[in-house]
Amino acid sequence: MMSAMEIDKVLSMHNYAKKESFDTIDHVDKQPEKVVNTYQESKMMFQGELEKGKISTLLTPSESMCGVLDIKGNNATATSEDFMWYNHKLKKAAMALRLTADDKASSASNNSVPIPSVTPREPIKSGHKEVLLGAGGTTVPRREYEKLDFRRMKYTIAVRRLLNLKFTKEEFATHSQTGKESPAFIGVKARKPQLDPVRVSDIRLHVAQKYNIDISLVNKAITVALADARKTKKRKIEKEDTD
Amino acid sequence: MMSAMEIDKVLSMHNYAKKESFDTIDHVDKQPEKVVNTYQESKMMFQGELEKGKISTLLTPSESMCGVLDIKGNNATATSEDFMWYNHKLKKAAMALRLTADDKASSASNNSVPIPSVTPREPIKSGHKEVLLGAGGTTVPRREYEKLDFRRMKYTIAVRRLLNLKFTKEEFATHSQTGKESPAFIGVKARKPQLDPVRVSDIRLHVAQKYNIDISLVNKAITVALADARKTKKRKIEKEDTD
DNA sequence: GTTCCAATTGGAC
DNA sequence: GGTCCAATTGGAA
Repeated sequence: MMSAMEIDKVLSMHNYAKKESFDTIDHVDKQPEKVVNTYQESKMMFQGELEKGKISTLLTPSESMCGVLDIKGNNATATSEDFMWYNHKLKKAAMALRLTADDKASSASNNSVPIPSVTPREPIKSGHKEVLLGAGGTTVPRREYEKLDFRRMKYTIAVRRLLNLKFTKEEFATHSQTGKESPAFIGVKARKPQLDPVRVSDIRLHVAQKYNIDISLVNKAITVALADARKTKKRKIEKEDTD
Repeated sequence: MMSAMEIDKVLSMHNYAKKESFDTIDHVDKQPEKVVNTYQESKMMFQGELEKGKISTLLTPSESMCGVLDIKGNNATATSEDFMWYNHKLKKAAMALRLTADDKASSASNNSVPIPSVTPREPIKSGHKEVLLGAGGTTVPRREYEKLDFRRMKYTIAVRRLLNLKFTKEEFATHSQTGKESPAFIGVKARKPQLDPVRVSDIRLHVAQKYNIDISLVNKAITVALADARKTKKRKIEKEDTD
C-alpha cells in the first residue's frame, strides 16, 4: 500500500500534476460534429473481467502488452486509494459505455454520448490550471487544452497536439509506441525504447472517446507522428552536418 | 468515339457483364448499423471540376495517380455513350452527396443517406444475375452479393470478399494496389504489377459508401489483404518444397 | 487458416 | 515544415 506522499512522488516523477490541482474531462462537453468511427473496440476494451480490480483487465491485449498496467508502469499490484479510485472510475465508465451502446439502438435522436454514472472528482469549471486526460493521471495545461478545437481538428491532429504537450521532440524522435522492433527490419534496425505507456494510453483513450473512433486508428496516427518526428530530426542533423 | 460493339469487347476483356444484364446498387438499400467514418473524403473526391466530362477529374490525386482513368485503363479520352452515362451518374451522385451534407446539419433525425437524384438505370429488383458495383462497370454475381451481410461484417471483411469475387488468388498474391515499390525497400524488393485499378476502384468506392467510411481506410484494408495473400501463397510453396 | 497489427521507408501534397 | 500515404515484414490474436 502506497502512502499519499509516495503517490505524489510517483505522480511527480511522471510529470503529473497533483490530484488536487486538475479537472476531469469526461468527454461530454464537446462532441465533434462528424462521427469518424465506432465505439466498438473501445467498448470491447472494457468487456474484460471487470471485477478483478486490476487496470490490466480493463485494457486490450495490445494495451497490456504495452505495459500500461498501473500508474507506476509496473505490473498492476498497487492498491493505493488513488489507484483504486481511478480503477473505480474506469469501471463506471465501462458500465456507462455499455448502457449507452444498448440505448443507442432505441433512441436515435440523442446522438451525444453522456456518461452519467461517472461523477467527476472535481467540477469541470473549477478554474484549475490542469485538466485530467485519463485514468493514468495524465494532465495537460487547461490553457493549452482549451486551444484544441476538437470539432474542427482531425483526430490525427488532435493526437499530435496532445502528444506534443506531454513529450519533448527528442523523446518523440527517439522512441516508439511499443518498443518493439519493426518486423520488416528485425536484426537490422535497432529497437527504440517505448514512449511512456501511461501518458500515451491516456491520450489514446481520450482522443478515441472524443472522436468516437476506433483505438487502432489513434494508434496508427501515433505511429505516423513518431515516424515523422524521426525524419524531421534526421533532416535537421543532415542539414547541420552540411553546414 | 467507340462503337457499342467495341465497348462490349472492352467490357468483356475486363471480365465485365454487358450493361443490359446487371442491376445498379446505389447504396440506399442497406445502411450498416454502425457508422464507421465520414463521407468527408468521399465528398472531396467529387468536388473537383465536374464539368469536364472526364472521370479523371472525379478522382482524388491518389486515385488518378493509380491510373484509374477510364474503362480501358488508359488516359481518359473516351467519350462513348456508356462512358458518358457513367460519368453523368457520378456527377449526379456528387450533387446528391453535397446536398445531403448540407441537409445533415439541419435534419438530425434522418441519418440515412439517400441519393435521390440518381435514378438507377435498371430497377434494383429486376432479377438480373449481376449487380453493378460502381462507375467503372464492375459487377458481381447477385447471388454472391446478397450473401454479404454488410451490417454484420466489418468493412475489412467486405472488401476482402468483394476482391475475392473479382480477382484470383494468384492475381491477389502477385499484385499490389498501386504498382509502386515499397519506399522501405527501394531497389531491394521487385515492384509488383498493379491490380486492375478499375475493379479495385469500384470496390473501394462501393465499400466506402456502404459503410460511410473514409476511402483511405478501405485502401489500408486492401493493402493488408494483399500482403496476407502473398504470405499465404509463400507458406504454401514452402510447404510443397518440404514435401 | 484468416485477419489484424506496428516499425520502417521515400515521396506526395 | 507538417501531414499523410502504401509496401514490406513477423508475429499476435
